[in-house]
Amino acid sequence: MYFCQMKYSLSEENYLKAIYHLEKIAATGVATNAIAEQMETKPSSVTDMVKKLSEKELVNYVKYQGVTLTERGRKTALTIIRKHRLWEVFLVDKLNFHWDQVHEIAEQLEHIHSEELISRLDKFLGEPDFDPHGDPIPDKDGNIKRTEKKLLSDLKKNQGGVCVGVKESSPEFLQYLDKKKITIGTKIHVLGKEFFDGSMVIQVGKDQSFISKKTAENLYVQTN
Amino acid sequence: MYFCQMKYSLSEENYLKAIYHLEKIAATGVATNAIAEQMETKPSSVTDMVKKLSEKELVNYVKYQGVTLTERGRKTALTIIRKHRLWEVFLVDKLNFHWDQVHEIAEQLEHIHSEELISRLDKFLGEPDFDPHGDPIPDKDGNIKRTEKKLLSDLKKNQGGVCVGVKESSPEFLQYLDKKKITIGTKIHVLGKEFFDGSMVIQVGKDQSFISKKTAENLYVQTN
DNA sequence: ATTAAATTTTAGATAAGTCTAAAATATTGT
DNA sequence: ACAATATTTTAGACTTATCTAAAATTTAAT
Repeated sequence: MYFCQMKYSLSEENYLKAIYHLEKIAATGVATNAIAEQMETKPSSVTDMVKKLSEKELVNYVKYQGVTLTERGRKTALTIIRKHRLWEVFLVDKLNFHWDQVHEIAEQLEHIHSEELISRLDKFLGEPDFDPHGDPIPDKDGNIKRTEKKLLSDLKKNQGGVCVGVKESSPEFLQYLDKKKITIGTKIHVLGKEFFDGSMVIQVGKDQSFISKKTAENLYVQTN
Repeated sequence: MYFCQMKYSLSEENYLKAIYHLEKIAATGVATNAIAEQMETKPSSVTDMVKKLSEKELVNYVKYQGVTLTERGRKTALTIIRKHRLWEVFLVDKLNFHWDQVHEIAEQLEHIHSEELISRLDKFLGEPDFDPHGDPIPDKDGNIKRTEKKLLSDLKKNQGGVCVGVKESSPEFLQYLDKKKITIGTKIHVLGKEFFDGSMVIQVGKDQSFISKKTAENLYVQTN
């Protein structure tokens, strides 16, 4: 059986990506409204597109019961995510963009159709395993290198680890982390944790820093 | 007056590019049919689009009299061509693509919208003046570095020059040139020129080579 | 100069993707 | 259980870009 190297439309690709991300959160099938919110579109548009994706066997869809990706849909979503993250590495490592500037451009670049291009880009970048935000880059078959990582908010006093990623990656949050001198690879040690609001005092390099619960809940660390 | 950093659709950009290239050939306004052929579409579609471009003041259009680019249309076309050619340099210089493989991918990449991206890419590539086919890369203001170049077919016996570009850049032609060991920068000397069919015997490095009139008419050389 | 041929435009249709408003179904609260 | 609410789907309209077929205009030929 040939590997169907079908090309999908911009819109179809964006839906697949959105459904992929939502599926990781939702226990059950992904809700129409959830997709609509993620895609900044209307539920009725989602229903239409979901039907189309269903006909192409990219999603399983039963009326009123949300959608899940088929194996093919998941593979397709992963190749798009792979492209997105590889381009982000390119933008940061080669063009010296800052990690808070690359998302929008990568959103465009991820839709360039050429397997050869991505294969060569991957080699050019040194076959990286993670993007600039610490998110894993799937290999060409869609396999993701899983790492043991936890949220900084789950660490207890006196535990420490290395920052390996961010859960939220909005420019605002990333710029805030810059001010706090935190980036991927930064060593963090929990000096104190406040019970009533979950805020923390942490050691970052030689400096101490105060961070809120919200911040700690959006930072991934790998414990030693 | 602000420089209107308007974004145009994929289709609009492709039409502008096509019209730009046709305008260089056509003495008068570019014909609807000519655009249709270039774009592999129907004349009626061209009329529709041309009206739209005219409303956006990107082309001058008078019914039945063809189109010309406005200053704004020309500038826009040149930024797209700039992007196309810079990406071609990237593909060849950095990703080691061959010069006959890059056109199709660059056709996609040229539509990525980000001034910052192109500015950084330009720097990353060393601000090249020519793409892998020897075509000049416009600067960010649309200025093209013009070089004195002529067609190889215009050289006389015993004249020589350096190959600086190709007029046609189809994969077939480029692969043929590879077989003949001709690429950008290759020194060529005309050893003989046949009167009745325009064919030539040329010196390429240490070897002699026979080339047809058609080939000679698609190779640009810079004479010393 | 007038007819024939080629080119160009118009009119109406189609497809993809979106929207609004209304109908259908599911979920929740009491 | 069943009414109230929330979610989802349908139906029909709109936009962009395309097409076919027919009408209008220009160009070429005798």
